[in-house]
Amino acid sequence: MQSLESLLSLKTAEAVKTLFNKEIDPATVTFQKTNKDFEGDITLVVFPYVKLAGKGPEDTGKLIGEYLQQNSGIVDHFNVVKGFLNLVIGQSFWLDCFAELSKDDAFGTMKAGERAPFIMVEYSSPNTNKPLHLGHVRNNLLGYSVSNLLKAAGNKVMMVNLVNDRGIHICKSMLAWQKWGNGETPESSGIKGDHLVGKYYVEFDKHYKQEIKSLVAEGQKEEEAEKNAPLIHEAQQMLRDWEAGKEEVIALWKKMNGWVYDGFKISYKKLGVSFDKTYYESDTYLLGKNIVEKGLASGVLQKRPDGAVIIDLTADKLDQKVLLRSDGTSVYMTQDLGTAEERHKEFPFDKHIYVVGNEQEYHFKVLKIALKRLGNDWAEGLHHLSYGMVELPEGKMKSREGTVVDADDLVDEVCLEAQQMAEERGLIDEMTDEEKSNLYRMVGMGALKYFILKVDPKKTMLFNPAESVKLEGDTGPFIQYAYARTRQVKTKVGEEGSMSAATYKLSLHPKDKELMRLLYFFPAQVKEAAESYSPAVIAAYAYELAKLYNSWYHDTPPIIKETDPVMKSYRALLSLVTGRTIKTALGLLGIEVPEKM
RNA sequence: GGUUCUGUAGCUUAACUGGAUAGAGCACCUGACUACGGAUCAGGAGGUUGGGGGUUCGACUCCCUCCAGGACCA
Repeated sequence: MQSLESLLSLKTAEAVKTLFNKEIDPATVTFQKTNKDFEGDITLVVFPYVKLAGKGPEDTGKLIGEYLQQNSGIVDHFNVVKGFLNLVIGQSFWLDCFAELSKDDAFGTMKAGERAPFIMVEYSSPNTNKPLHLGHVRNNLLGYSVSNLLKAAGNKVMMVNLVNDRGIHICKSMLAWQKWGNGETPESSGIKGDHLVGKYYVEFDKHYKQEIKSLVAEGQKEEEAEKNAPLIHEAQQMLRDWEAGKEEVIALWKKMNGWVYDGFKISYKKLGVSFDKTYYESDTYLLGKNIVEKGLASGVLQKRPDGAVIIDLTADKLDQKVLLRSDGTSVYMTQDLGTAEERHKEFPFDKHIYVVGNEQEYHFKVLKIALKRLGNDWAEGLHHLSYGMVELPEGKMKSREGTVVDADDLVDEVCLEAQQMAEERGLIDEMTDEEKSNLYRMVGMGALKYFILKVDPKKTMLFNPAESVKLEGDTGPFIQYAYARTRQVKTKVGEEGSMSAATYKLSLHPKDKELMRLLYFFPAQVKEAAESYSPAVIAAYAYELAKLYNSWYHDTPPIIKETDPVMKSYRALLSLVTGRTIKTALGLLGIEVPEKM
């Protein structure tokens, strides 16, 4: 079936040609949603055509409206307010659309064809010296959801993780554990592996601070003290030993990272995210040097007098960026260049999305330009999905002030809150304990995920823990509730519903039409969300749909008591398809739905 | 110092990329079929879109300039 907009665009261009004898490109004709205070399903803004028409906006709108009413076959009637032509589409058109979309179980999503674009999405990318926190939660939820959106829009997607498993940070944890750990393990202490390693990272910092303090007391400046403290020297020595492959250091590193991975595995499972492949920096940190050398040979890169290799980006309004230090060691950029090139060789992607916070915008700008200058045309497909920081009501999270919100704690908290709310309502007493705890998890996570994903990724967001677990209004559980309702309606009505020729003779309620119309627009929303990498678009849609469903349910006569079998069957189907669409939409956000709640 | 992002009701946030009287939720007030599931629905109040200029039929959106905050680069 031809889409509503494309059909109307064509007919509008035709109208302008016939009425005013002027050519316009149908692709330039745009429609918008009709303001809810006016009657209409879709609206044409006629201002662009008043000059062509040589008449006032009202007359222009009226003429085009009349033409569409007579020639489009779908416009039932219309009204013109100022320069806005509000078109009312006939009931049978909506019924046709609805009949069509109700047949498709995966309505709104597309399957990737053979020649679909291949997109790699990197997200999560944790350090192994401490557990995940609230900032990582936003990253993980975004990365996973955007991957879903891209798949639903018909792309092939590969999700990857790049674990920062080496460097001075993990050496700090290792050193502290060696000195003060007394052989403590996750098993012996009952502490989750990533938290245990994090504990020793904090332990290191505590002792390090003490050393600095006493050095300052002896008269050193703070800056010097930070460099001279024995502990930091030991940690740096450990890093050198690691790079040299010293056996006992490697063994310790493997052991402690293993604890961390066990811990991450649990956190990822709770968050419901996954990866097709995990990369480790310990494998990739030496990459990129050969690229720099090639670039130097070809003259794209320059050597500074001190021996450092730089790329001059002043032409791109950036500055000179070091790609290799004067002592020949790598910087982050070096390995990112190498990693990107390796990946593209192994998995020739069309696009590569990096889900990374906005504090690294400069870094990714440089990365993309540098790769292109070095002759990699595919670098045009790199995209930094830059998201805003998460702040708390009392301000930014600061580890030294102990205000960092731990991911595991947060998840447990929201699920517990969901449990308390459910118990207060007492509607699910017949469930088994297992069913109950699964429900609490679904609802708690639904609240958390929706709360984070409904905000535009670009924006700094404020995370209010008390608000995030609410179940009323613009929340995940509100939408889940609407879904559960559709399921209960289905069992009580006792049929899945269907349509027939008789359906077209029904006198429908305005809300019936509104609901069919909103369902019709779902695929366009998925497309827009994928193109703008914004789960927030889908969150808003899901909420609107749930709200409309509730209001439809309330305003139309009781469906369960409906006596007209044709009407009953039609509404049963409408309810069922709405539920299915809610489920799909929430699924794109990584949110599950319960049959009862 | 340079680059860049953000600023919308008391709070959290939308606005289809320049379109109608700037939408919602929370909190506050009022109401709903002797509950087809009330985790619901309907209504009220709440705005100089940080300030000031400009561009045009029309500006939260584009341009300039201040103010405030964030980030990044020496």
